[in-house]
Amino acid sequence: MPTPHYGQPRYRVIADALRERIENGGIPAGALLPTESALTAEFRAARGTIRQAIGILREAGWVSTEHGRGSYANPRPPEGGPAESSVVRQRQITADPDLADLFGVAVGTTLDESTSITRAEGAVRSVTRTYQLLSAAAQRGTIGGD
Amino acid sequence: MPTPHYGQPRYRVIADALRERIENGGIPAGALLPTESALTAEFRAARGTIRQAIGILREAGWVSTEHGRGSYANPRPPEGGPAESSVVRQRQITADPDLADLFGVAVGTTLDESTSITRAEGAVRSVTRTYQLLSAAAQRGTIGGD
DNA sequence: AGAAATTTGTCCGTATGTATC
DNA sequence: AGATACATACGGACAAATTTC
Repeated sequence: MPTPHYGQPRYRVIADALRERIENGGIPAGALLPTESALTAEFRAARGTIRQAIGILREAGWVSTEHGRGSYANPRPPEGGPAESSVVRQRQITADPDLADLFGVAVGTTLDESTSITRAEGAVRSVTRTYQLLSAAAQRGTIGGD
Repeated sequence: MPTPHYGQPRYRVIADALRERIENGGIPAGALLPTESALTAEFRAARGTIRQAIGILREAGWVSTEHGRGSYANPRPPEGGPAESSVVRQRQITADPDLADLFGVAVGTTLDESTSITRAEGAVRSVTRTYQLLSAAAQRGTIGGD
């Protein structure tokens, strides 16, 4: 029987398990990850699910994949690199006079605010806030609720 | 006989076709894309392949997807034209609790604030504020901390 | 407010193409 | 050339969010 949980997607759980294994040395840097078949057996998941999990790790820089060979654990996980930036918060705010003036809209107009930080060697180097006018799609819920 | 070509994966071809449709207005900004079912019929591809294609577009910022609703074309494709950004103001501010927390410093610490706007086709597309800690030299004499 | 229909999200199992060893 | 492993693609099933009735 397949496993129909939903709270946390299987591929994310598996990605997390693998990430932890890399972090604590279970999979040494530079070593090949277990083969797809091995992971399929171990996690009782389909290949597609395993591949999705590995895709997450690849995206996040934990592993590198080579066609026909396998996926290697990277020696330098995301941290300690030159400068990593990550979004820490996204929300909607209303334009203060300052922002309203810059955008040329009315004060109180809803804006998208994205806050990201850039880290280098563990320390926060800069905080960047980017404001954008809402997309048309997102505007739906902001005006004229029925 | 599934799995015909390889030179260009199906999902990439489909993603390209959809992207072009958004670019030339076939799918207006803010409008919903055809449903996954409709696209499977149109491109004669499996749903997974369609989802892969849409995933590419989402990754690239062309579309946004909402569970139970659909995927709609974004009004801000990745740089529709020459986007110029210019710094409009630079000043020093004191860290509010929010910024202080992100930087890991005390509230009231002096920060450098740089505000820049990005324009495209005359309109202000985004306002970006970057905060940075002052250099150690500049710190002296700015606040009362000893 | 509740049920049904729609639509996207997740997962499975399988088959086949392509690259590497 | 064969074995191994990743990449692509198909089809089906059920879960969850949204909309519609």
